[in-house]
Amino acid sequence: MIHATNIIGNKWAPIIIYVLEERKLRFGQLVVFVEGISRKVLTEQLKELEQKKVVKRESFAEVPPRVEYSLTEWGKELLPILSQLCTWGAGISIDSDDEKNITIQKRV
Amino acid sequence: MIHATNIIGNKWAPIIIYVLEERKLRFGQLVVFVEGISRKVLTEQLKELEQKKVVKRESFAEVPPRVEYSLTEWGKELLPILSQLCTWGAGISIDSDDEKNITIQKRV
DNA sequence: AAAAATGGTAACCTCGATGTAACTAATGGG
DNA sequence: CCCATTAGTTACATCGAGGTTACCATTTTT
Repeated sequence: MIHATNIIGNKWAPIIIYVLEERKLRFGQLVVFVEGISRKVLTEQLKELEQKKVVKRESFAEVPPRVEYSLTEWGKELLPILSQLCTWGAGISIDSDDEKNITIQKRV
Repeated sequence: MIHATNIIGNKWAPIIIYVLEERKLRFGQLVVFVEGISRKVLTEQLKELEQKKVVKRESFAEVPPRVEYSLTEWGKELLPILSQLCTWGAGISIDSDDEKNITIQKRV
């Protein structure tokens, strides 16, 4: 678990993975799709995810340069889990009494 | 997903949830089981998880005081997901060529 | 000559998460 | 009277993730 949370336990990684899904995206597209991320942080995150074998990077020596990012097979295995996490997170927590704080008074 | 990662996306929350599993634990036991956590941070995390309805807190007005923590039903639903995440994280990433960086030279 | 497009990098700053150490309240035991 | 126990709290210090701004290299377009 420590390993898994090291990978997805930061602000942007889950979003990047979710956005990449089954397609290839260029750096510039990722900046747009991952709303709010700065270019610097996106660079860092992609580097980290690449090093951890979750993301694959393909660089084309053209002008202007082109770089495509996609998920590795291992990275794609994360998608259904993230999906579950998403469903769970959206679950309304029922406000039934037995879920609320209970303070039991007990004199001894 | 944002919601879910807000909950489990910090250093200790997943570990606390994993340790609590199906049992009730006292504050002092948690300090021991969650190795390396400080009492202050444990307090904060438990408060946060309680507020987010993942953890249930029962306080007994005894001396010395006794407080028991356990997962709510909603929190327990997280266990299988964390388990999957753990399995995934343990997966060896195959070093096959198609998972490595590819630099395609292409003159235009 | 200058701007536009692409994929970055470097220097710097901010802020929240985390850690440390000392302190509290209440009571029983020696 | 002093210590131990339990579950914290308070006042700091630190550390690293993330953000901001400016800049680079290369070629085509205006």
